[in-house]
Amino acid sequence: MTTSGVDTGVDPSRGRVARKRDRRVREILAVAAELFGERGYDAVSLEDVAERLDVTKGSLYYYFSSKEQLGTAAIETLGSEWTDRLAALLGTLSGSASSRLRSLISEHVTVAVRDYPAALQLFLVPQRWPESQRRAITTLRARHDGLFRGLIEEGVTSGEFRVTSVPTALRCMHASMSQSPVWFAGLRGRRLADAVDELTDTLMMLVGESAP
Amino acid sequence: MTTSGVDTGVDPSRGRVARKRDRRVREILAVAAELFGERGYDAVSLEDVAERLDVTKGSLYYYFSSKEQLGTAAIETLGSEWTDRLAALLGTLSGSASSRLRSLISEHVTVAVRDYPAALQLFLVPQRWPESQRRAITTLRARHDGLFRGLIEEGVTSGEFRVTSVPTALRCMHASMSQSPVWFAGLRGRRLADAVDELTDTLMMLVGESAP
Amino acid sequence: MTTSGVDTGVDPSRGRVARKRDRRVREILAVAAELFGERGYDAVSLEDVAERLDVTKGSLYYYFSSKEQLGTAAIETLGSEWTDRLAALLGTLSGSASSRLRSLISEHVTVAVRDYPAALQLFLVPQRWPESQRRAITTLRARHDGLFRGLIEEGVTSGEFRVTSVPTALRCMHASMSQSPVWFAGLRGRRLADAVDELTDTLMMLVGESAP
Amino acid sequence: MTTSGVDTGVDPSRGRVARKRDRRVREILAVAAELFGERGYDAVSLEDVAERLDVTKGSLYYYFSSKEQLGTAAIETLGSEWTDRLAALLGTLSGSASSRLRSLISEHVTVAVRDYPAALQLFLVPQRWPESQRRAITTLRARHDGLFRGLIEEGVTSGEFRVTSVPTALRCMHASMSQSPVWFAGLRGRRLADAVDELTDTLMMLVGESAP
DNA sequence: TATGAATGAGCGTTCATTCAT
DNA sequence: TATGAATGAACGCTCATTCAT
Repeated sequence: MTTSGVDTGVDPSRGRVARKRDRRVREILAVAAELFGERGYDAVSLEDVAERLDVTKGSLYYYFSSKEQLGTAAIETLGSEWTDRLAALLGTLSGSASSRLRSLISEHVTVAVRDYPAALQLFLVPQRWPESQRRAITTLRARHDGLFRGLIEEGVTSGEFRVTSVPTALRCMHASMSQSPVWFAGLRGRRLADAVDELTDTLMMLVGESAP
Repeated sequence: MTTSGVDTGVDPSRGRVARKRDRRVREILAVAAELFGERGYDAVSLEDVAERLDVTKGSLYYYFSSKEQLGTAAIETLGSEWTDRLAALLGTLSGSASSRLRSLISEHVTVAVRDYPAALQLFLVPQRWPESQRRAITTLRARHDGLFRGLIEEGVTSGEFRVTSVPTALRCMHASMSQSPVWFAGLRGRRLADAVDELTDTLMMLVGESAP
Repeated sequence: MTTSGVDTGVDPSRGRVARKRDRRVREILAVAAELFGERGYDAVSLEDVAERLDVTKGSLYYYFSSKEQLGTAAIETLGSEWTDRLAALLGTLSGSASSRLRSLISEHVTVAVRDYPAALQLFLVPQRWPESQRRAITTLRARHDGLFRGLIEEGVTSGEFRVTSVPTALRCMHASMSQSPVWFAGLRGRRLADAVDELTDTLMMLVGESAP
Repeated sequence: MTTSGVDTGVDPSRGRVARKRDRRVREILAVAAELFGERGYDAVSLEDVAERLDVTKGSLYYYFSSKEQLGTAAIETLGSEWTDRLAALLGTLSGSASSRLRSLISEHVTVAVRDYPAALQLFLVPQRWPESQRRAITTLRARHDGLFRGLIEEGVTSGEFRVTSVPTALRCMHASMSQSPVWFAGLRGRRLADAVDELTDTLMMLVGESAP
């Protein structure tokens, strides 16, 4: 799953030292992802990352061999964590494809806005990342898309959904959900929930559900 | 309409010299918009812009007082040109709100992919632009959105369209259309036309049209 | 008298065209001297000079071959004009060396503060000028110093003055008079006259006059 | 006493590392002061400073956040060091105001010429320094002037000195002493001592001592 | 492991200078 | 004569990267 050469999972079978290192790596990645999401790759310096971690710039090189690799690893970690979360949710859902898709969209947007305030930007415009990161992004998106695609295809097959084309509907959904943190920035509680509901209702129209 | 202090229109009433300058300014803006769109503001250096114009960095300062101003002017010019074009098209259209919206979306995407390969990215993530540019972007988007909003509201009023909420439908449309150059990069002719049709059909579902 | 290769005097025997050129040259020099005096050589750009003259930068090169030459010519013109003025004044004076020196100092400071607000700075720190200008400055200072030195030597010979050493007294006088525009900046009328009197009285002590 | 935000004193209570840093800071400041004094703020580039220190430009930013801050710190350090030295000397002196003033002037000039070859220029034309530095200069001059002013006022009160006005006499003294490194550049040993004596004798005339 | 220090390439910007018109 | 345009070198500054300790 990881292609960056950096092991980001905490493997309990390795020694105490190695586990500590793993934890440190994850701390760094969390901070880096947050910053890259907030300001974009170019606008974040390693100094920024180091400062928020309260270490010196040089220390980062003990864990990552370059800014680029840090970027790649941050995307991978964040993205796979997220996708894992959505996959887990999906596993717990039952009912019609429609109700499950609705839950998936709703959860996705809520988490994005609330927990990873800007992280989706990472996936929006892959052109803006150095070549090496794009592969990682592409891989992640494939897995992420798979969750939605599976549901949509299921709904189409069962006749629940009507779409012009699955990939196109998927793309439009993804584009909109990725923008949602920009749209909903600052909303919380009831206001956020309402906004998410409205967006969910709208996106369900892409698979043929009519407006409520 | 322009707030950057740079005159970007070619005013034929001014002398030959002034017209030549205007032309040069527009050349520069076209190149700058292209590059900013391709790679994002931060990742484009003035050296890059200058090189593609086959001049030296310093020359750009004869026309623009800073990179920031160049960025703002590029956005404004490109955006207003585009919106003018869409507005003109809209003026020539008649028929149902549905058929007119369909034409507008189709035209919008086709032009984006073919004529301004990457420019829509300019509007996608305003957070990544310096403060000064964001105002310009916001103004432009308002005008651009107005074209679509007017049509959608008309259709809603007449009962042709059904939406969850006009602003939300608008946002999803915009997000998708902005991504289209990324999706359709490289497509031409028949292939492009088909892709655009499919996207248009899909987006029309956001206002309640059912999948064909 | 001029070593810069630029003729700065208006020679009436040359044609109308040449006279016009001479006038233009003097205009430029006046503006340049003013600016150099105000801000220092380095802090003044040719753009600044051109702007205040309402011409373009390039035009200046029709009259001066470089910024350095413009600087040299400005110093020379200003300095020789000034020295001429003081020499003329000295010619009209009679009476004791003491009363004549007093008048010379007083006039010098008054003119400096009022007419050439910052020009004396030009002569203060020759190290800060490029090599070529220093020669011009040195030549001017020699002439300028000559006026004061002659008077002081006369007074010393006649027993009116008592000095430790003529060159040293001269240097201290010059240093003080050159700073006076800084000290008296903003003073006018009565206030200025009083300040000048006080400075004159003080400087006369350098040749043995006792405090009043 | 320092307002630049850069600690310039070597505090022995801080760790070895911090002391080393302090030493480096002082090295840089010494070089910077020397260069700024020689050529003026504008004419000195950070490249110049770095070269004389045999490091690269960028390294300076590890110690100072801008050229301006480096300039301010250089002035403050140099100026306060100097004034401390003069104040210490003054503390050791006894005898008449006249003999003490004579010693102070003599020491001041000798140190200026020998130890800080060009530093006094820093204080001569505050107009040429950016705004932020001027405050630092003004503060320092006040303290420095205080030493001389106290002595002169004492002598005036006791009837030893006769002056036209204390501030004016002070100004002339300062102007002359500041120029002395220019006048005496290159002199050493006997020659310098003689020149300093002559200057001292001359400046003492400003407080009513008669020429020897 | 982590730090402080240094490097060097690159960036945005300024400006003296040149030149075709 | 004068202008508009362009150049190229330099400047202040930033930052990813390296390395001795």
